[in-house]
Amino acid sequence: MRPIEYQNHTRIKENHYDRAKEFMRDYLTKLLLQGIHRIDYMKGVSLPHSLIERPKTDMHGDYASSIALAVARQVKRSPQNIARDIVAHLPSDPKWIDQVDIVAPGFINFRLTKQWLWHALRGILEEGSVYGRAHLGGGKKVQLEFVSANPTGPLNVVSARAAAVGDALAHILTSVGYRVEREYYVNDAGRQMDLLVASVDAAYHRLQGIDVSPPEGGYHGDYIEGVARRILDEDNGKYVNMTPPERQATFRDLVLEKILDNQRECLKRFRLRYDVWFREQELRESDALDDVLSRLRDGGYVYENDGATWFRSTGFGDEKDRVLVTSDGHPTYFLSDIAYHRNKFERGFEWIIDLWGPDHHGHITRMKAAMEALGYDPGALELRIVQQVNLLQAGEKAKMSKREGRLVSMEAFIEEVGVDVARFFFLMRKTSAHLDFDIDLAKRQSEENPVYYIQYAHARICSILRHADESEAGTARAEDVSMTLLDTEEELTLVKRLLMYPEVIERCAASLEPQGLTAYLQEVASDFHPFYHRHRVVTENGDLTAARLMLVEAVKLVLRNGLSLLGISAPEKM
RNA sequence: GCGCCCGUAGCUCAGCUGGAUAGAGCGCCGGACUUCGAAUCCGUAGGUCGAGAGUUCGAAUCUCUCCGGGCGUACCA
Repeated sequence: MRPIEYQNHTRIKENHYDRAKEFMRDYLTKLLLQGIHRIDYMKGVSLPHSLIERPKTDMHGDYASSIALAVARQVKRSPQNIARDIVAHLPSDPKWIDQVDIVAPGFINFRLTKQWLWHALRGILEEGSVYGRAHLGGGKKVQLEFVSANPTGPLNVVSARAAAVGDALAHILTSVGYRVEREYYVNDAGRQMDLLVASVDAAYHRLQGIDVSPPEGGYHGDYIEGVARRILDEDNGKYVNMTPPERQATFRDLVLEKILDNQRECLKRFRLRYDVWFREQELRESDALDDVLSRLRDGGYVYENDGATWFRSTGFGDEKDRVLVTSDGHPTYFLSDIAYHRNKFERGFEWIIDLWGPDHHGHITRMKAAMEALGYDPGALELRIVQQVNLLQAGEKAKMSKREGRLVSMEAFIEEVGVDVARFFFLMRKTSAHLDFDIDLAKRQSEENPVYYIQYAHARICSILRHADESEAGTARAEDVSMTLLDTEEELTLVKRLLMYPEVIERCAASLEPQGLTAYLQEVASDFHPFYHRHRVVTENGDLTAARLMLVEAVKLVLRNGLSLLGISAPEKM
């Protein structure tokens, strides 16, 4: 699989298809408006934002308008009559518009000519790996922060879901013209870190037969001992003789690096890369926390009570005020997080997207409040929750809760089901909804699950292309191929499906939900397979072969582009 | 208690800013390989969209109430 190059997204060449696509949407709207303006009783009527929609079934044409229904009340006429009047005044265009129908209760349905489909198919092939990109983002600088698990242990399955979603979103946003930077925030400061280090310290001693009791509320998992053992293996126990404060300070770095290494390795295995690993410690060492505190204080959003320092977030719709500095003088995670997000704004991002775990649900309001108090546009901060994952195994739910201590590590998980399957299953569901992941199902039905269905379509096409290559069929130059030979129902259906791709991407980008793309790719595959069964691509008929090869090439293109946005491989053989 | 998410086919879920006969996948049942890959295809069955009311020409979609599930609700991170 050849990855798509995302770098030059701002310079998408203008071509056939771009023009045609915009033309068709705008053009139909323009036609409608022309028709409308020629009708006396439509003068001064307020129209809806969008006049053209895409019908759910192609029984209702390629495009449709419900304008007559929308204005019926205003002009006090029946929708049917209005639709009739509009259509009667519509300029005709036999080249691209095949048919305009009026259907009860007043829809106007447009059916495009095959000429249009063939023309557009050529456009897809011309665009190649760039097909589906758009300019929506306008080069806007956006930061996407995701996973950002505490460095207190291995990544778990919720992290894996966030990883899949974040990576897909980064690809999607890039492809529609944003400049995306991926960031991982490392909470390497604060009390949890202290606890972690103390826990490893205890284990480190235990391994040498020295009884040191672990700290209260400390960490227990096997990985604690694993880290301790690795430190011990590397240093032959030389840290035992240090004073506890010395040792803790030394351990702090060692432990952190070991765990981060583990996390990075795991993410890498999931085919993930980050542009920036941001350390909380960096903020702590600078005066960022004090600075943010004094700025909030200057704004009058801070007060003291019971010895603690509070942020008046209730002024921004929060249900209660929040502590910034505890009564024993520790800055809270919240304060540090405010400083972090301020830092993001200061780095010049115009759009800041965080994917948070379900346990951070309650933090959204207060964080937005803090940014508003600091004078930033809370609308530029997008805080999304990646909902929890319920793992089902043997029909039982295994809750992914740290508190219950039942964690399935991300590493073990992707080892179990594979990267492609894991990613696809995570992206099949809306990010904001809880997800049931049946491991047995994913494995047992692995041969019939949707990932393979899509990948198989791709591999099958590659196989056809190989076959065509060997038999030296369809070697005509693209511009000499007559697309008009693609005239069966299956072929036209496929072309129409391929033409929806840019809209799908745009919708995913707008909603920050990759889910629509997984569904779409399944549809492409399920349009392709029947086509394959009913029609031979490589035949004695050279012209037809050439045309079908082009169609099949376009299907392959869309599958590959789409899968690569999801971070899923498009194998040439399976 | 309050806040957020969710109740759609046996199961897991789509259904975009309200629209035309509510859709997929899986599972079940019955068929299709001398032809570019059967990890595929073809066909059948399956629904009072949790309940009720409201807004509208028109509601799975918007509003309210109720029922039922999940999560959150710290001077923790």
